[in-house]
Amino acid sequence: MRYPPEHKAEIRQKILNDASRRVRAEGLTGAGVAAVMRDTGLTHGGFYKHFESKDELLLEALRETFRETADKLTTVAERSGADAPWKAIVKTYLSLEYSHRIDQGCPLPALAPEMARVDAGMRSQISKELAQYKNRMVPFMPGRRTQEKERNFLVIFSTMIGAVEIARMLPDRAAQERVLSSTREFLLSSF
Amino acid sequence: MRYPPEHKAEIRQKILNDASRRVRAEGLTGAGVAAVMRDTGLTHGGFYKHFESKDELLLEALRETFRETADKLTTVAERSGADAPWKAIVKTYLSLEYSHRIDQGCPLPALAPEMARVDAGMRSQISKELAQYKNRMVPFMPGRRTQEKERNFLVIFSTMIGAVEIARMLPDRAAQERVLSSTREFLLSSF
DNA sequence: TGTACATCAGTGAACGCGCGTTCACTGATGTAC
DNA sequence: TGTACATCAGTGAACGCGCGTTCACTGATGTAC
Repeated sequence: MRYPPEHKAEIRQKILNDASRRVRAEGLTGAGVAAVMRDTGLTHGGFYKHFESKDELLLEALRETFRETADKLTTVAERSGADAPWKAIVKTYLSLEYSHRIDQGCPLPALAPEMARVDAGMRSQISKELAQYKNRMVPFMPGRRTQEKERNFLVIFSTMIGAVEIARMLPDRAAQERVLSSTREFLLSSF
Repeated sequence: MRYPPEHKAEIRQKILNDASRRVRAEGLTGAGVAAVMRDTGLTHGGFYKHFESKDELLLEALRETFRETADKLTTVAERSGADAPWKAIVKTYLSLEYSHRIDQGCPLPALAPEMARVDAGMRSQISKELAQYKNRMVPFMPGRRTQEKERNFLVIFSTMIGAVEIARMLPDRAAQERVLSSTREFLLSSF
């Protein structure tokens, strides 16, 4: 069959959307070729008409997760109203709802340790994405000079990442909420 | 061959030690039966004379990593000298050396997201280990009442876990040291 | 306008590989008589 | 004291399974003449 000219780009994007959700929900090995193609409504053989390899899919999917998260948090910061932008980011990031939507959330609390373990080639490409993510968040951080904002980015995101991870390990909502609200209040009163 | 009576326990411990290093270095799927047995000097077939299943090995290995880390940090806290015990823990945990020894370090910055994704049965057993780890650390935390110490445990460990994970994603020592020292100084001046 | 051929996203069988697990077997030592 | 048998940690071939990847093929549409 022949397909309309935008068709191929649309399918590629569908595959990427699915993979970007799957890696966050199930880990770096969670976006298997067969599963991703099945979700897209195709069979696994067609995968290589859209991606050179599984690794290309993985890298592109991770890019997607970083970009999507930066978009989301940028929107939150810009619509913060009376709050300081960084406070709006902290409140969103450390909310129960956001921490529960693993497959749509920040890639860091979902995948940081796994991303630290990939081979050197991919790692250097991932750290470029991380740097870009940082650069988009730093302007919203508390502090006078850029150096101070960068320092506070590291502190605030370290704390949020760890908190979300611990919350996700805990069995009940009450315990999860305890971690999230403790760290939220701590951060909000620290700058 | 017949073996001396302590032989079996020794081999089991050897396998566990290797697996506990491998899971931290390579992730939850990193302690493969064949690899672990090869390291112990045996062939893979003998594995089931020591463990009922791969899952039993995994759980026992994780127990080992929690216990080992709690032991280590307890020692550090008890030998803190002029420092407050919690400050000694923070300084150790956020040192470049400790963060570099992934395979001997805290299981949380190595495996937290993966541990949050295992099936319900194992997850509940892991959260027991996490609770025990917490209970051993809480007495060293800053704060007057237990409730305050527990809150500060969550805040301090969230921050440290996130910081170590980010450090491990970064390509060079200078960037790693920046994350670790930023969060270290922040925590040390926060209580 | 009609015919022959090119294009190319998608199909599904097949591959090699590593994994956890099973199982018949080994062989040194302990025990029973 | 000697013989027959039991024990049991360890061996290594074999299994079924899922994975990423390859490849000959399909078939609707576009293009050349």
